[in-house]
Amino acid sequence: MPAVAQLKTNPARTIFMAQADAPAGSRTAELSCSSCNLRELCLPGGCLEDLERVENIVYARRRVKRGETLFNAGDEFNAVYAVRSGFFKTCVVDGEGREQVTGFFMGGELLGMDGLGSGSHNGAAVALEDSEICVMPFALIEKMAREIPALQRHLHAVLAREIVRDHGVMMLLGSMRAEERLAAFLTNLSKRFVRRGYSSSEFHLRMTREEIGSYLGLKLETVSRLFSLFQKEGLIEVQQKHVRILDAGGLEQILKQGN
Amino acid sequence: MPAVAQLKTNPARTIFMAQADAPAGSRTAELSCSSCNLRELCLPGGCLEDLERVENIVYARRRVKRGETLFNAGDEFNAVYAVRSGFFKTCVVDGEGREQVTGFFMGGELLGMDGLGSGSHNGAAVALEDSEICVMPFALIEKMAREIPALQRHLHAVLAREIVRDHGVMMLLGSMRAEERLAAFLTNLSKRFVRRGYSSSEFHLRMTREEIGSYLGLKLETVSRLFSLFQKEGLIEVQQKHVRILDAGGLEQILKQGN
DNA sequence: CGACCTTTTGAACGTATTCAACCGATGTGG
DNA sequence: CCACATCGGTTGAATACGTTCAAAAGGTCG
Repeated sequence: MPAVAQLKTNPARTIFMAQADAPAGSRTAELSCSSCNLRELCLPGGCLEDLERVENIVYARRRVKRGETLFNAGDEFNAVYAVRSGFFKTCVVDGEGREQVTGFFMGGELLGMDGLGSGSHNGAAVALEDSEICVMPFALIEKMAREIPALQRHLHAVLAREIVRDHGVMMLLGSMRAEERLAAFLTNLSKRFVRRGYSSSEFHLRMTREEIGSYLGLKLETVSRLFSLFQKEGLIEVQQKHVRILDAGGLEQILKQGN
Repeated sequence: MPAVAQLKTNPARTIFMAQADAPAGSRTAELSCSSCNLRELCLPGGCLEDLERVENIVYARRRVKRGETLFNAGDEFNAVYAVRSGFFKTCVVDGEGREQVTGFFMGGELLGMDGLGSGSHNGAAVALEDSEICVMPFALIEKMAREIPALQRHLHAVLAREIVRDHGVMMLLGSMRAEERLAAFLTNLSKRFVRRGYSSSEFHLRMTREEIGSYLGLKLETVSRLFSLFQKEGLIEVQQKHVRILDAGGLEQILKQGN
């Protein structure tokens, strides 16, 4: 399989390094996964010996400023990315220029797995705030997955989880009413924040109303109205991008109501 | 890795074989992928030597009658399935009992990749007509993927394609109008039929209006109305489940209109 | 043949969208 | 540092699209 051999002669490394801001002297320390508190979100929980090897998957760090793209639709696929800090959206654009936000990604989450089939990315990933990501060259992942079953298993699990997540979004878009969609969205965000040690009840939305709307299949005005409605009902407190959840149970109740 | 060793002592084989209707005497011939005309849809296009090994992935065949489930949400995950003949829908059900059809699968397509992350299936797969599927135990796939890079690559491609497909559905559900959704649906079906050697312009829908509606995020009455509308506009001819596409360009034009 | 399921079609309704105006926050250049 | 332009967000009123409810016809299968 030429993929790994390719890597050695691939200009990718220099490209990555040029974009990575890590001081050359402290590279290994900087790139260490074992010292990263997001470790258990990205990496398989295997034996320590394997972990040492797996750490080397992170090839480089890369900073992506707010508004910049990590990758664009059509870009050659050669790595998946773990969000180290910051916030991303992924979106697809169809032939007619319609844009659909397909997901939001925060620390410890992996993106870029599309394009693994075709060799080029199917969608784009855009930073919604200044972010830092870990670059994991896919050729290397594949090679190590062949040697370390725990990693292979983990890779498959990551891909499958993405599929399950997408099915959840299809459920949301296909059979929920507007209020239910926003309630599900807020509940989901809250749960993901709390897993990362942030408050479950108070957070800053990194995305605009329009981006939320695109993700939820609603217009930005509808999203705005729903925020106001939820506030009026005492479920949340909103001002601009700052959200405080006052009644998490109430939000989940909206979902339970069915239709 | 215990997964493969497990397989030998796993009662799965007998379970599979009990459900498979293949005559015992002709098993190897029956299970041969090289004689299957759907081969290039399921298997990697690699060298012949590897292909021989890969063929052994198909562990058994299994017939699933119309209305029966191939697997249910929550069922233990231990294999992925290739549709050999027939037609399936996959769907997820949320806590509130809402059902969402997440896809339709025809000959040569693979299903069951959800549940690979959690160990149990996230959704259910139901036969929409009497069908036959090839059972590919996942432990075996994982083992062989470690040894045959072409298969590994293929597996990843299959998973990634599923993700890309789901993103397409999210686009459809999130930013298309009802007419566009049905036009996209018919166009997609047509393209898949023609790849399998069937007519691109005339086919039988295996699913009900309600199932189409669930998949497209519409009510069954809306789907029915749209069929009638398309017929009135001379785009298609419908009677019940039989559809003939009269103006494929016109259907694609609906998509291009955007909104 | 009869029971049941699927599909079609109509009419009334409701939810989310569209169009529009306005407000507030943010950021840039004079 | 303020003025102004721009972008994001909120809110109202009218509209449109898809849904709901209902009835009836057409298929299918025991």
